[in-house]
Amino acid sequence: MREKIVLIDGHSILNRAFYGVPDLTNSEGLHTNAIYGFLNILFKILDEEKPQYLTVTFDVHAPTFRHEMYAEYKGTRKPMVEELRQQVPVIKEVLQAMDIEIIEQAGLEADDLLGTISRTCEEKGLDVAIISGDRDTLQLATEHVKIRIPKTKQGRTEVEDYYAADVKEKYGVTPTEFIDVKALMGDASDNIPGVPGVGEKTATKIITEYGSIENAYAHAAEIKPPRASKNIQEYWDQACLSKTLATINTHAEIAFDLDAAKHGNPYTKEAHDYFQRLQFKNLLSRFDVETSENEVEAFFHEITEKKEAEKIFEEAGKSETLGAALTEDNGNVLPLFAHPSGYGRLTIAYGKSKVYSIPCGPDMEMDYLFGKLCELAGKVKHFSMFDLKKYLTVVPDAKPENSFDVTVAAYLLNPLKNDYDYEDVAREQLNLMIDEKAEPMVKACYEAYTAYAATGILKEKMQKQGMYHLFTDIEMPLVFTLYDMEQAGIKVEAEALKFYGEQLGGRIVELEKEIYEEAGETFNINSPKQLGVVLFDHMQLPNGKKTKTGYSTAADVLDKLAPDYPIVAKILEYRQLSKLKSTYADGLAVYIGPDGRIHGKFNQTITATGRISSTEPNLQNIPVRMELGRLIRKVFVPKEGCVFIDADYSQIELRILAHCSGDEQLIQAYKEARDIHRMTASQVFHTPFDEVTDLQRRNAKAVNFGIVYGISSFGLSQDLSITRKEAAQYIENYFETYPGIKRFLDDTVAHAKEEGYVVTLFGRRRPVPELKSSNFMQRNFGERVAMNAPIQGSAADIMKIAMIGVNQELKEKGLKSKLILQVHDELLIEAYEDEVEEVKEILKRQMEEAADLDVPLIVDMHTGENWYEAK
DNA sequence: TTACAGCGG
DNA sequence: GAAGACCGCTGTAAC
Repeated sequence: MREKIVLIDGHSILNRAFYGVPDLTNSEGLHTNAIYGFLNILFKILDEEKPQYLTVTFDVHAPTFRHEMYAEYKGTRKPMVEELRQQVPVIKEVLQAMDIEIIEQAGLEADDLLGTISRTCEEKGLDVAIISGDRDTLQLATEHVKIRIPKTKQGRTEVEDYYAADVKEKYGVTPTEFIDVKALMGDASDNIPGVPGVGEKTATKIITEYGSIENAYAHAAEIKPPRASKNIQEYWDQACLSKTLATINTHAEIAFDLDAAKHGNPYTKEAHDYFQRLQFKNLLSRFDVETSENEVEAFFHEITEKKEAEKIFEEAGKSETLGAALTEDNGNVLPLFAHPSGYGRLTIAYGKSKVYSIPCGPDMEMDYLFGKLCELAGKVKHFSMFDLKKYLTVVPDAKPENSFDVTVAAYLLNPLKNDYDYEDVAREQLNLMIDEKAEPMVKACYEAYTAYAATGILKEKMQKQGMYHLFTDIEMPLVFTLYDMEQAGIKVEAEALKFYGEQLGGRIVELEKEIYEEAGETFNINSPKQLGVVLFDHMQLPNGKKTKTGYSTAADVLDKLAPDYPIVAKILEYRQLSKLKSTYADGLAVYIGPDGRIHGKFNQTITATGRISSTEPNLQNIPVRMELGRLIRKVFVPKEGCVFIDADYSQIELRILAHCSGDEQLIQAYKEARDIHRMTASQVFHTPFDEVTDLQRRNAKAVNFGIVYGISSFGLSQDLSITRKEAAQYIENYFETYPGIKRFLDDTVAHAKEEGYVVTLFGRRRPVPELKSSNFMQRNFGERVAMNAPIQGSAADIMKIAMIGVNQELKEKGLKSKLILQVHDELLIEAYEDEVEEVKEILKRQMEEAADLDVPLIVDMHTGENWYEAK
């Protein structure tokens, strides 16, 4: 049996992986797609080859050139893009951690390293497999040297294998002749000039016939296409240079030690740590044999004796930090003891070796365990759980002052992630991997333990970043406020909603018929694809924009066609109505509970900017702009004896911008309660204040919005249907009028580029990794985000403060009125008729005094018998 | 699951 | 010269 060595062309494979694997980023913002793809290929090769030796070669500094003189003559190659460049040192560290030999030698190309090592090993009697994405290496193939070229096709890597015979079969020439083919045809990517007028076909034909360029030159007169014949003679020097350039040096002076390349066990502890940091979950499974024994798991205990449990609760009550988890699994106790809440097990952790999981049972029913947890929640300094809001219904004694929601803390530290599960936090903060297939009891223990162990770490990180006050004073109290709001819910008239839906349905059927008639065919109007075909192919309407998959049928496109084509107007109406029916009429109805109310969810750990989001259903996008949609709000009603009070901030984001930028003019204007949009119009369009037209004011309003969104001339031109040039002029005028704003936005972007994040008035951070991207579009996006996030985020902070204040004061004063909805800059209260005046005073004061800015915060309020009237 | 469309701030 | 307003959620079609 011959021994085998695998040689990997590091940069070439990394490059392949980079372009073959979609962009991945770990939670630190490090790009990892090339590393991930590289490791996938590496493991695949190792599984297949099972080599005794393994080496990865790298160029010392990429890009380098085989022949410097030529590189200088031809100019330089493009520099490596940043996203790939940053991954190069990391893959080297990972390989080192896996005990894999890396060879790099200054002045030598990877090809020359591969060629030389390959030849040496073959002479020593080894089989060689060279892994490279570069077809140049095919010249190295022999009977014992196999060239393997990986290809990534739709997420799967397939490998093409070439021994010498395979090269001959596929290319019609031997590996040695392959060099001569290349010398003739050239290679632009390698800066090999070749012979003009000779492409792949001709080159192969010539070399198949004559074997080498030297022999071809000797018989130049006979060569078939006259152009090739002439050019080989005329460009003979260039052909020779090309051959030198194309030839891989197999006798380079390098120190290669076969013993050092011995391939051992790559699944080391260090490698495991790297894989965790890089968040390669599925690659980590390769380590499971080696790392399954985990120190913390040894301390996980299941407790079924009540006496023992009571001792533990007593001890736990004296601890400083208590992590807790409530889970559904009850260890299969009799259904008799199943609790209506669905929970069957309490797990607590209050020390590294103090992790106890207690299933409910005859002795300890779930209500008993809830009671104990409540007691503990009142005693310890940090009562820590994941997603605390979810459990407040069974742990009503928890208080904002000493509660620690791990999910919320993890969100504050990085609001860009999708999940903040205990698995994620354990991995990121504690460097702990949790087996997905673990027993429910073990998982519960991990959840409680992670809550316990991560609390101190997260707290310290928040303190370091100046966010701990945001956490304790805003986010934690808000958990409880949102819980109250969800519990309260909002009353919806189911009958009226149904009637509204039926009305829409009737009109939709009519429109459908008319549309089919005018189109001369039936089709699915809800399918943008089918609609595009009907309108722009069959009916030959002038088509504007296109999307990836076909014609755009978006409203702004159809709007332009509507005046000329009745069918388009009908489609627009159809779209509007079916949206209202499916999303709102039918969509909302399914959420009405037995109490006649909708209890939607308010999510605190979703948005990148700090806003709250609303789901199941989304109550933050109920129609209001169009009258027909707005009517839906009539079905949202206060309960018997109550009215709605709706309060919304007037232009809160622009006011925050005025405050943050310190722009004198804008601040003064707000202090004098002037019409900001009119004033902006007057300045930007050089028109006396009193002579500003409605159109000018509308445009100025759009500019003001644009500024908040991180203005661009393109975006503004789209919004206003004007040219880019005009939009750019507006913006220029705007910045001349308000130089403070220009300065503020520039400073904010500069800070973001420097630090990698932006920050709100109350210390909330948003990382902006896009600013480091090499992609123009991404970087521009990063700049807009940097300008917008502090403004939108500060507004969110202020609203949260107001919500907490309103909710608390209502409770403290013993009022029965309740805060029930938040829509970003608007609060809705269900107020008892005899409390209305007092509640209005509280609302206005709490909202307007939530923050002390250099400009006044103004709140507008309305009352009504339903949401339509109150808004 | 992804793309498109459309509702809100 | 590129492709774009910022932040969300839901429903439908089509893969």
